[in-house]
Amino acid sequence: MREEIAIFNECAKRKGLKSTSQRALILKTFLGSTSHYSTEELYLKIRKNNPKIGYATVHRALKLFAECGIATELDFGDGQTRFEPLRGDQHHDHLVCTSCGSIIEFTEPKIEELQELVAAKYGFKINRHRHELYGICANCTAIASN
Amino acid sequence: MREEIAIFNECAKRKGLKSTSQRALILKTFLGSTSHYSTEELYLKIRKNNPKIGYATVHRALKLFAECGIATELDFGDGQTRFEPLRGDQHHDHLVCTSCGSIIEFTEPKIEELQELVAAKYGFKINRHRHELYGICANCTAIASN
DNA sequence: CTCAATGCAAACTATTTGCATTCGA
DNA sequence: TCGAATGCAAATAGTTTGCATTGAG
Repeated sequence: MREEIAIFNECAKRKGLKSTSQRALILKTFLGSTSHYSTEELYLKIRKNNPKIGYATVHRALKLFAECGIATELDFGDGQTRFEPLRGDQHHDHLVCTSCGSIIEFTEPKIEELQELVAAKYGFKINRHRHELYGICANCTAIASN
Repeated sequence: MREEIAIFNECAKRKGLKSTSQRALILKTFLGSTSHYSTEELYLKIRKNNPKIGYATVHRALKLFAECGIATELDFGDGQTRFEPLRGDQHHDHLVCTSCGSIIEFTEPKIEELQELVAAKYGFKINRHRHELYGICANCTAIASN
């Protein structure tokens, strides 16, 4: 988290932005969680302790975080854009439980390699990818079988 | 295409739907193309020969096709839901050129297998997945290097 | 004749933007 | 002081829905 803040500050400085208490709070709340927040969700969470903050401010901050490379935009097809902190570590993809909404992150280097092979076959240069597996998580399966 | 029409007719019958010239035209146009249409695009295409057709009719038909299992909804993150004919053959994923918008379909059974392994590791049951590789297609790369 | 389908306009939802005001540097 | 940031409200854009009318069975 410390590192992400540093990266963001550097980026903000480069862009000539000013630091504000609102954005600091949004950044702290965003980084201090493992969640995959939609703007709405993060807005509501922050609002609890800070009722004066505006939705647009949260939205603009999240967009800015993505621009500065400390957040990734996600779209799990539920009509909400989500954001997750992009930590220094390796890329990961997601298992999305369509029953309870929980998210499991996974990495599979072999899949990444195969992707590259597929792309190479078509002379295609990959910039980014989306890979999401939708289904029912272990927890929900257990509950259903009770 | 013949087979998809049969599947759809069977589904429509089951649902107690009536057949109309509009829906027949939408179905024919939709199946008779390899494109990945958004509602808007298909609407505009059909409109050229049939100016009376309404956007909502096209939209409802596409949703219905998806329900009946002859179309898949796609979302390439450009804000438009797209639909592609789901032919009897095997599942495929997509390479999406962010420069020209072209779509290349690919299949890679090994990736599918690895997905299953990943899911199994978490006791997760996959119902469907999304896998899209975004980047620059060979054609655009060639143009850019001129 | 009955009820699904259509076409239009209006409603929705999430996102983005305009602008007057506030506030950091 | 200057200009970025904020908060509100309004604008957008894509999708969905309500409803009067049309038309298939």
